[in-house]
Amino acid sequence: MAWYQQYPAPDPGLVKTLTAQQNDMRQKVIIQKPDFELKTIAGCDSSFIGENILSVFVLLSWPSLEILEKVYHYDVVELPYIPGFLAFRESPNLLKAYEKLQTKPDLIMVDGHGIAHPRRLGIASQLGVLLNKPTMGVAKKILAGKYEEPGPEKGAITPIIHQHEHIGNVLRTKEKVKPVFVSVGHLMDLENATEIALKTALKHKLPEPTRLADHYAEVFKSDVREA
DNA sequence: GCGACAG
DNA sequence: ATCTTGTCGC
Repeated sequence: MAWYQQYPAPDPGLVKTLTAQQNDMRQKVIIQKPDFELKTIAGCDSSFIGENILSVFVLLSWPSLEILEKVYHYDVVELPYIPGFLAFRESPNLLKAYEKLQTKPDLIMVDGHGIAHPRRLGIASQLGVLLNKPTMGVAKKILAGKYEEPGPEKGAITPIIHQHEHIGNVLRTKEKVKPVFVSVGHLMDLENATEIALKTALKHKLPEPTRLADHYAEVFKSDVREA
């Protein structure tokens, strides 16, 4: 069910304001080859309980992918979900969870799109700019652009094209399973983002960083419900 | 003008 | 995202 069927129509004034903020922030996004040594990578995701949001960050070692830290922040959520403006709903709480990490990651893998967005500023990119940290996005569903279905074998890649721009890659992380959508968030390039997504996809469709963040979001949610 | 629409 | 039953496949 789409937003216009479950939420009252988004306030035009709000959408206009948020769009302006995105158009301004998108100018700060930097696409480049990684200029860091990848030793730790974090995955983040959020889950909801009514009007509250629970955001998680899981820190992993690279390339061993061992869990070094897992933190979360639980708070009230202010904005409704509006396609294209996901970052404004989840970023505030994600930033608070991020602050709880004892060690900051070299790269963050976000559950959602980076520049594979209508205005080139998905949540992965917005988070990267706000934190001035390398980020990449891995989404389960397409938001903007067109693509061809990649081959059935693990590692098969196909480009996401939007307005004549190559904004991301469709990547088959697991044989015979629906692919994921990879895009640059900030201070990264598509080639490395795609490679990292594939290398961290072990026995599941989702790469370990976001898969584990997703997993712990559910675990912590149970804890919160009991307390 | 008519759809489509991350999590 | 969340709700929510049974079912298919490794």
